[in-house]
Amino acid sequence: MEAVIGEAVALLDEAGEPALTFRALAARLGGGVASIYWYVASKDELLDRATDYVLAGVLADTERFAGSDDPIEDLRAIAVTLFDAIVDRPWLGAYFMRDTGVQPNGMLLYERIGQQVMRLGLGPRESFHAVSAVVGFVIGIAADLGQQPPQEILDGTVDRAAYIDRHADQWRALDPEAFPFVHYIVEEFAIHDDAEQFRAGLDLLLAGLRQQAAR
Amino acid sequence: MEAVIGEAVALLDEAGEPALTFRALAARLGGGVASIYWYVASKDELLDRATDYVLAGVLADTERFAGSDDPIEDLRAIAVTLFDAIVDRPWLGAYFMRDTGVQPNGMLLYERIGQQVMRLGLGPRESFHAVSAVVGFVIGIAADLGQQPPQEILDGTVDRAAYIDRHADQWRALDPEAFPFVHYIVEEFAIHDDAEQFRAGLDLLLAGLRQQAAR
DNA sequence: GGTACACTAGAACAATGTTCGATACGGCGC
DNA sequence: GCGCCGTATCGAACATTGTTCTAGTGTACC
Repeated sequence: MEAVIGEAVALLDEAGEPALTFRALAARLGGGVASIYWYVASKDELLDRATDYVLAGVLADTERFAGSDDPIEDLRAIAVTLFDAIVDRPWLGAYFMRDTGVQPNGMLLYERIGQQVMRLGLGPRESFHAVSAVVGFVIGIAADLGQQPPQEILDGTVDRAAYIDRHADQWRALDPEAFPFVHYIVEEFAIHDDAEQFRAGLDLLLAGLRQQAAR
Repeated sequence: MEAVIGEAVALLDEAGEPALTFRALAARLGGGVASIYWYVASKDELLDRATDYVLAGVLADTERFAGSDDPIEDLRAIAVTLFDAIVDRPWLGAYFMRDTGVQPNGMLLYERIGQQVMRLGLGPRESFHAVSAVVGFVIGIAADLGQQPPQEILDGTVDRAAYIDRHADQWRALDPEAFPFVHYIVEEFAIHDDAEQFRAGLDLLLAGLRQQAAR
């Protein structure tokens, strides 16, 4: 059982979600296809279990960010940790926080984020909104990242820098009159770092939250 | 051609993404399966075209939010319009902003959001980060919404209120010692409105942005 | 009349998730 | 020893999906 979802995660890590097929997983386990159905009832459950499996690791990594002086600093650290996990495993973004019955570790992570917000002393409604915003933001940026690599990168035939550069060239070819903003930021796009981009956006959100808490 | 993607959008609207199959679409058009392949090369392209098709409508709806006194107010209006469109068509969230070559209207929408940010007078890097944050946030919250309805709602056998209430009951059943935050906000969750939740989070983000622009 | 071209349609193919029935293995009561 | 039941596995089959091949329409133009 442990081996089943462990190998499933390995497959997801190696070649993304489309690579996780029951037959490939069975071949890897050295068994038949139907055997997997003894452990999980459907592919959805398999995905759920795989997601929860790696979420356990994320949860452990966020353990140490709990009781600093500044709740917002803790919030930032937790969010960054979660983001880093999704960068490592892009498929996580798509399946994280889908409320299909049981995902205990997802729930625990949600709670951990919420507890930091609670320390800000806001009301229930504001706290609920704030946590939803932070989680939604992480998922949103991560989802963007999750669906980018279009096979060429996974193959190694084209590295990430060349891929982004080709993309930037398309932007540069747009009409400057019609797309002044795109031209204004295209050189930033060409050299941008995903993690830094994420942190900048998160800082904006957290600045807004801090302002609300100060009131 | 117009009829093909029009009917494809109709199918997506009625029963979500899994309902859009080539055979169902062909039956609806009163033709054969292979005929569709004369217009689009793959299902991915079909999804792209369908997405871009409805994005044209969103783009038109945001036309009027361009030149008010307050750029951030315009930004908010555009983001809310986009969010409303995704609420109406949950499948949009999953396919919006995937950079598969050609999605002209997605690009135009990105540009329109960017032009408002440009008026804040920030540098290229800050502007790029700000737009990415806003777009990522919209996608993130919308993605949450997009994958919720698990068939029961679409069938009409269970309405949305009962569905959320059942979910809230699961939360209420958690251990209050281990999940103080969940219990703190569960009653807000039970009566929450998605649009309001979105707007609250967006306001936090925009407050942070306004603060940065003032510096 | 004929030819090129836009378009359609049926049949087939490969791959996927899923189910069914059969077959082991291993302990437990008699 | 022997039957029996719950755990676990496997091979073969099924339905459905995206996709391709190939043959066939019509229609406009020369």
